[in-house]
Amino acid sequence: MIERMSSLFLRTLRDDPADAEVPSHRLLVRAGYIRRAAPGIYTWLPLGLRVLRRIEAIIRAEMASIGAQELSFPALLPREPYEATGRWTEYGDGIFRLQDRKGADYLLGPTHEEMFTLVVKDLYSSYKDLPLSIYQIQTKYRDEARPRAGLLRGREFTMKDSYSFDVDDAGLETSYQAHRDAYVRIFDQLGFDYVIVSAHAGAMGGSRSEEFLARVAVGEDTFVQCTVCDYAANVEAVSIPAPAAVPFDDAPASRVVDTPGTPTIDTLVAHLNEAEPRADRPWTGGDTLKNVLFVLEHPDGRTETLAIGLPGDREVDEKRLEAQVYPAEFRPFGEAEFAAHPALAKGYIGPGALGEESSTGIRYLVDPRVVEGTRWVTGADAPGRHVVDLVAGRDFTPDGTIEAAEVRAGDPCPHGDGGTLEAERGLEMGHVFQLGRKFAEALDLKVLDENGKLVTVTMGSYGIGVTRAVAAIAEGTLDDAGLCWPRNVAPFDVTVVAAGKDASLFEFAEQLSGDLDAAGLEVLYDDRTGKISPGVKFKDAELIGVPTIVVVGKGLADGVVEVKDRRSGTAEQVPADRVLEHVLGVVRG
RNA sequence: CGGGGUGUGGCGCAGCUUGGUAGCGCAUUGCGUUUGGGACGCAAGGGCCGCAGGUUCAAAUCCUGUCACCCCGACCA
Repeated sequence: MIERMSSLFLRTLRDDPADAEVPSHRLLVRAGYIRRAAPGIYTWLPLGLRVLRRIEAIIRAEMASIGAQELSFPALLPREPYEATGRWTEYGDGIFRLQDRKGADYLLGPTHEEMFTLVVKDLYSSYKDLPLSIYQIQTKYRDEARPRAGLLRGREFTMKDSYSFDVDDAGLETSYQAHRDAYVRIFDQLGFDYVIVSAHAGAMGGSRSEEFLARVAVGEDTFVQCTVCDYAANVEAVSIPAPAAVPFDDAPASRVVDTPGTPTIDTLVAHLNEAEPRADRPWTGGDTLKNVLFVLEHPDGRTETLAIGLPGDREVDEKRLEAQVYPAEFRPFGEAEFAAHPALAKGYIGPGALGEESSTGIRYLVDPRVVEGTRWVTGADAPGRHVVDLVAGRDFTPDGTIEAAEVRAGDPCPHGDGGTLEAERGLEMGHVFQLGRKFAEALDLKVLDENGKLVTVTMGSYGIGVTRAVAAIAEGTLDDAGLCWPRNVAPFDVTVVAAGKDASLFEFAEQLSGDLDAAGLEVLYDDRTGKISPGVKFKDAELIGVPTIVVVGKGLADGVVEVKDRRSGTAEQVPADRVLEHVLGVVRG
């Protein structure tokens, strides 16, 4: 169809909106794709909606190709199903809640696992009905603590979420692979740079889990990639292989040394090299065992102190810790807590005061590198004193291990192939994971198997952030002149610009637009007349970012029009009588 | 949650120190001149200055509260 600029519901802005920091956000507002309605909540204008609909169409086609069926749940949901799985409480401030006139609780759905599970329970009860994959493209609501970057993290957003239902693990694996393959095809078509990484699955009780991350600088996730093999993982999911235990029969006995004024790792290392120099090499932060305390707040309101022991040259990565302790939340151990635990000497905490068997009873988990037989310098639980040659497994025994230490570029690849890890920023665009039986168990979704026995169904969960995809694609493709859409998602196939005042230009442009439309293209025709100078039209066409721009202007007198490629900026002078054919060729590749 | 900054027509901003008829640029409307890289002139419409209290003869401006947005921090022993 043809959309005319003279009547399209659009106003482009010359200046950047003051509240937008991220480039894609600025340009989507400036080019008239979206408007802010409330914090983290956006209105979709015609141009934006076109892009959104095209992305949805690509997703729908690929979902159909794997036999997934579309349905749609309400966004306004009753409390009961979320109560049954504990998430009414677990979500805390993260969801929008409301009440009807009778005082009954409702929520705006942040995600729909419960509803999918229940609808299958409602309709199906036999293994013969499985496998099944169903999905929806739905508006989700999450009351984010800090919405940011326009569409990248909103409080209202569109998500495609699918679920697979299988009677056994082999079936789940097949469903998972089918979705994963479909996602590869979808993200290839959406035309941005992405990487598939291993993700943290433990939180939802599942097993296999992978994320599709767009490689963009404004991404909120950090992932690592191996320099030699194909290993790639979200830092939250990197699992450090525990080194083999070290024999410690010959290790010297531990001893306490005075280390006055050494409350930090740096001051401690400096002191050791001065007062207790090693024969083989200088002391480093990696020789020390630092013990960091956190307060965990469980969803049921219970609090617990957790101590984490890790090599002194590493910090605790909050995102990794968050993933490990989920659904509990954590906060730093504060002055008030120190005051309540006089046995803990701030800056000099050692394993002696930690562990469930110790006087404090504080649960003590260590980094996997702290294996049996390793020797450490660590706090002696008294100000100005440390212990040297404290051997793990001999002098102290932690309650377990935890993957919370930061992962650094240059760390060895967990696959042990000699490669090292390099870090990059990414934005989560899609997530596939094997949910398993968590929701089916909580909501009692069972079917009869071929032997007439009830079995719990196993599920997979597969999401794509649709509105986020609009922003991520924009972010990954824009340039100095504006948006620059890949052909598959652009709001139009071609922009026809009538640049000039001569009536014959408009007649030709009108005719060309009609012919392109008749050939099945989506055409944006800049038919504005009057005080609009050609420069304004060129700037707008570039800002809006349709991939092909046809300029019908002064060249028409010589029988040529200009066909420009938005991305490369290259322009070709094409004879007027061959423009239709030429543009069709360009658009259809 | 803490710190900083900012809220004034659709968008970008000035005015606030020192209270006294609300301004500029872009956008919009009309007329005229212009027409290949965000033209020009003249005229016009549009804002209870985030919101709520207070001080005052008088508040965009001073005071208190509140809400929102942006940025930074969320810190390690």
